[in-house]
Amino acid sequence: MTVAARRGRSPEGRAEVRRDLVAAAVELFRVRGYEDTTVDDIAAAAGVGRRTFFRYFRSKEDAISPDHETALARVAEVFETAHPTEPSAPLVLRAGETVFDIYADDPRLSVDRYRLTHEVPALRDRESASVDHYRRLFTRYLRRRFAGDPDGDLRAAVIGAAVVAAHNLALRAWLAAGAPADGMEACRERFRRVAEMLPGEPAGDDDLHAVTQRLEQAVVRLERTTPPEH
Amino acid sequence: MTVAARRGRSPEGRAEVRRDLVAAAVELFRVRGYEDTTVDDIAAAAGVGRRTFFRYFRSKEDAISPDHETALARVAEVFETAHPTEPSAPLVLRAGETVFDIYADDPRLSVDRYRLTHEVPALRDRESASVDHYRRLFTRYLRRRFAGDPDGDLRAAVIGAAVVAAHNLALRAWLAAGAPADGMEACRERFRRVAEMLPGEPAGDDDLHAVTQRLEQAVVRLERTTPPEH
DNA sequence: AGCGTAACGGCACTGCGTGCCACTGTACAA
DNA sequence: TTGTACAGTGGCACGCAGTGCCGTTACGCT
Repeated sequence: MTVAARRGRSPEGRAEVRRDLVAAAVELFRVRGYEDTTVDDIAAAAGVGRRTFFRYFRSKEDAISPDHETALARVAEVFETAHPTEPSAPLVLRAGETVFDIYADDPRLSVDRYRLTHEVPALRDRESASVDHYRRLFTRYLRRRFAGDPDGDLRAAVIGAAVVAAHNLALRAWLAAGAPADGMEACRERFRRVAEMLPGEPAGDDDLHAVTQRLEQAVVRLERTTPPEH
Repeated sequence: MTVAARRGRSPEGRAEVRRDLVAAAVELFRVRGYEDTTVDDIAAAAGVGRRTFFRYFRSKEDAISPDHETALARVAEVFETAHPTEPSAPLVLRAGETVFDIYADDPRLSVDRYRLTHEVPALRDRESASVDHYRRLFTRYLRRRFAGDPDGDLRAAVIGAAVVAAHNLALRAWLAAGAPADGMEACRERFRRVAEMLPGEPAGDDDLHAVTQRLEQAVVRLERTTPPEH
């Protein structure tokens, strides 16, 4: 305990204890199962007291996704520092890329977490809640941006939900494949295709031009579409 | 206790006990707060033992949204009994309407639940998980329907998420207003507008016609759009 | 060297959720 | 009518998550 007491004093020490706790939790969950692992087990494996565990994580589930708040803040920063005239589509795409970066930072841990969250119902539901936090963040920003537009709230809700869903689809496919380093670009490209499915700018009084432009884009996309191979 | 023991015997008795428990839970949560209400309190208020509570509900949170599974099954039935040639857009709209029906069945209870789930973080996260179950259901069905299409999975994910998000937007606006009887139609209409934002059928080899049709629709929509009032 | 501070471990407590069991009212058979 | 199988109930005890409290201990600062 003397060692542990010393470890937590400096900021580096705290980070080390935190890493040990996450590693112990993930390993124990993987080997012994989530339900059959107690907080005592995790704390003991990391060499700290049970009470200390709860000083690092709010709950047992928290040990699995401890960076959620940080990731959320990073995405929020992307929105806040964006140039006001930047179109919405590339911006939400850029925000999504930020999340990819976080997951790609530690692929092994990401894969372990992915498997756990898709096997344990309790963690699965928690994951849903986390994803919904992202959805709300996207939607909140878009709602501000579309304020005053006809159906602005609806467009914000739809685009926010759609982007997050596409993001998860791409991310989970990559994780299910074991998060290969050479698969990340395909993941990102898959995500970007959502942009083609988003509803465009609302039709105002004077932008019939925009509508015809959308048609042109659609025709161009049509021409370069290769026929499906079946 | 003799009374309670008798109540639970017949199917009607079980339904009655169930209703009493839900009513007691909602009322206690509303008056005393969710965290400050124990399962003992709920059981005592309903006149049954604490152990019996857990025979009716899996958890304390379950007492708030006990019909989730039923509602999910009802929506699944809409998808399964749908005619194979029915277009996707009206079908997912119809599935959404089904959920409206369920909420409109007991507006008072729906409003109480809405307020609770938006004030208590634990219930809020649980609500996210529930909503995600709907999203998965929608997406699963659409994925089967789009199987083989280019970007079929992506379209399914996007449309499923978008429809559920729009549904929640409309539903929550109605609930936040106190679920007025004369506001339900506006709620439904608001939900239906999501159909205009959904990506159309994928551009194949021979459906340039569909694209031009979408343009025509867009122009028509443009013409009947009243200018925003700001 | 002395002192304030902050993180630690341990303890006790509340409350959720579950396994177990004895009890009781009900339905059905002898 | 009496006996019996059964299903739902309440109570008890237990494990575990999460929290408040407190004495202890190591580190930084003066």
